[in-house]
Amino acid sequence: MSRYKSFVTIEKLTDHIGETVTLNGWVYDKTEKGKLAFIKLRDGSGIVQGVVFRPNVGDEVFGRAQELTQESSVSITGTVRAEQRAPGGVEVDVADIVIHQISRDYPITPKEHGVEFLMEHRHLWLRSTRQHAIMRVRATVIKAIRDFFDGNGFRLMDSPIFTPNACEGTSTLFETDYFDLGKAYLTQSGQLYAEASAMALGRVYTFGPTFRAEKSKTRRHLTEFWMVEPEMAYFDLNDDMDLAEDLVEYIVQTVLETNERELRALERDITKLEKVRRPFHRISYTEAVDWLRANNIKLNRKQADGTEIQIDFPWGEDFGAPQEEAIMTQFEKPCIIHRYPSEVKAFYMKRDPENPKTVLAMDMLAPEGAGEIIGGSQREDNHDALLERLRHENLPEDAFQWYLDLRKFGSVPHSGFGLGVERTVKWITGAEHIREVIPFPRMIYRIVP
RNA sequence: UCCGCAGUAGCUCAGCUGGUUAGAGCAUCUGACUGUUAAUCAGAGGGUCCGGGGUUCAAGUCCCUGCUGCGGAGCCA
Repeated sequence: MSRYKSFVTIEKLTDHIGETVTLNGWVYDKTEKGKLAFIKLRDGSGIVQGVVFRPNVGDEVFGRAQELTQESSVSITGTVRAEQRAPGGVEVDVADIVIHQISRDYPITPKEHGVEFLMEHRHLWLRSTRQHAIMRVRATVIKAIRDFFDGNGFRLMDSPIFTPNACEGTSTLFETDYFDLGKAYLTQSGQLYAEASAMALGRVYTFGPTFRAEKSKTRRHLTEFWMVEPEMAYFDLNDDMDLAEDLVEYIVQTVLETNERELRALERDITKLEKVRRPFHRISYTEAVDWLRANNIKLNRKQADGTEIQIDFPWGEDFGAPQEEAIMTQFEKPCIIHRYPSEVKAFYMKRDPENPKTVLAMDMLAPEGAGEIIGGSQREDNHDALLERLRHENLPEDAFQWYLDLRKFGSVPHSGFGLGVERTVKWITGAEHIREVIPFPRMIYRIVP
């Protein structure tokens, strides 16, 4: 028995059939039928129906049941009974009711609402069954990630959130004043620091929030999201891809084991998740381009006069969402696309010795239209090659001195990747929009609540 | 930043070619009911038609403009 407060939760009610318990929670819904009142109570762990029968409890307790409104806080004492008709298999025959607070005019009714309205009430929306289920899956995903790395010889090495410069040089970052040192930026990736950490501890991962100031208005983007980034000394691209597959398989299978009830509440097609077993698909960028051309998937290209034309997909162009979606229609499992053209990828990625026009990069795309969940690469470990790439991208050499140092003092082949937590949870839960899978989403036009 | 869509009751929406006092379902409140699961039945209350300007005898409806939100592109996890 723990020293801190503990009481019976709805989640565990099947262990208490026949016993009298007190449940502490909130009224999810109530309906009355003459001398009968049905109170659906939620307590954060689940929902159970309490049955109040006037002749059994007397007028006073029944009057309290009648007084209850949606989301009123209440403690209910009663006997747990197995009940076939109940969704969770049990019901509570109520003997006593203690009202803590009566809620008035709760805005979210058990009816349809638009997304805009629900987002305005995100602080309350989290109480609804669907959001509750998503948040529990999210918690599992995060725990699975940490268990996976902690159990495989990795050490957690947090990266700073304030950074002096853009990590990849290209993205738009959030800017802030930093005392007398000028501007600081909110990190878009902990990777460069993870590389330094990997040279110190071998296998590391960073796990934290990440910020992008791009004005992305899609259901795949947030301005603030969580990313886990493993970085491994002495790993090449193939090792990197093997690790990424193992991680994703572990996450999905752990959710299947842990959150069956939640996935059912979300009406997720579990058979699709059961298929997420190694090996995943792997194709090179060049093979993917060949496939696009063979299947006549065109690229919309804007011309100087503003009109759009459709052209055959040119080798060297980066894939957009339409191309990625088309490629994934052939697969039921995630697919890794590797060896992209160097021009479309970040400066720190290592050139493919077998084809210097490409880099040893890889992206993992999830099926069912979920899109990119992982981006990674083998890193450039040669000092001069990295310096040349820095200069080519016009990045400030001074700011990257410490990063270049890693190639001067015991440089080794190393690799890593970043996995987007929200993208992964969106895929696993089948959520329509990424804003549903983080408790308080930050998007370009929303910072409240 | 670009392209498209939307804003009418607490919520989700309808409102045709501009024409009487702006409608429905749900929610709320009152009453009935011992098995409800989005209960049902009877009744009641509830409106700055996003803001501003214009056209017209007449504007929720047409025009201009602003605001807010949504989706997509680009960028990426």
